[in-house]
Amino acid sequence: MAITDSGLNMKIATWNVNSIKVRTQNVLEWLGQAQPDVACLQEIKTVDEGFPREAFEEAGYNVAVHGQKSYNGVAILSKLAIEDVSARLPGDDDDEQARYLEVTVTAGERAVRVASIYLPNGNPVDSEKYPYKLRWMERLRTHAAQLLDEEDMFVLAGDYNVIPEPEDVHNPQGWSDDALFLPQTRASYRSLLGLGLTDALRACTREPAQYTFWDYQAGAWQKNHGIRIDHLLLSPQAADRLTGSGIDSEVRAWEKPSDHVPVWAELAL
DNA sequence: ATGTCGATACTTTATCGA
Repeated sequence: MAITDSGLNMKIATWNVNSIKVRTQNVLEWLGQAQPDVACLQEIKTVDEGFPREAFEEAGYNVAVHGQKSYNGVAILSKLAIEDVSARLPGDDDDEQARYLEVTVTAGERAVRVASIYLPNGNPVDSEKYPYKLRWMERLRTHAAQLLDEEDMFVLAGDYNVIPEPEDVHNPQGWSDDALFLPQTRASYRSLLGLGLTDALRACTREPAQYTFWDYQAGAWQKNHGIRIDHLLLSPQAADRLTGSGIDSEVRAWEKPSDHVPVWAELAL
């Protein structure tokens, strides 16, 4: 099928904000500079009623929120209309953690399904948290396979808590026993990509050390001791339209920063 | 160097999660 060009660009970003209440001003400042059409947020750390919806509506964004008290919580901001909101990652009706939100955004005739993902951290590895992470990844893979069957454009964006390759961490040996870099974690992530998804950043650059997270501790930012764990995975229909991807790392040097920075991908629709 | 943040319950500080 020939790819036609509607002349519309769509910039989709993801950012783990580590508390939306603390980070509202930083997010507004970044939205003004980066001008994403869609922004997927993670770790908002509040219930829906605590989300500063009005501040983002005044900035021109529609808002979808799936919050939770104290921990987790995801949201999607969109300059475009939001439809068909779902906060459910299938596969475990007993999962109470707010880690997944999926919407459709529409630009003229074009519709893109976008998910904001906060994949479980999984540490410590010898606790129940690690098998939960692996089960969650398996649920995500099953769901992604279902979405792929529909052959539409979609983008799964978020904090995956997965370091894909050794070049995505400053000291691979130091992370060898961590839930973010264990062989089983990386294998599960590869099997997700293997369904036919494209890592937007890696489609645009093979440069090592493209980090998206620097720990608050031990001067990690100043020493550039980072890891790449925030990703945008594109369906084939979206990957065909990818024109660029990048990391807004300067945001990490702002006052009161999140420990993550925004990552974005641009599609020519 | 267990070195930093943020949320919460209940404190004038501790616990958990990351």
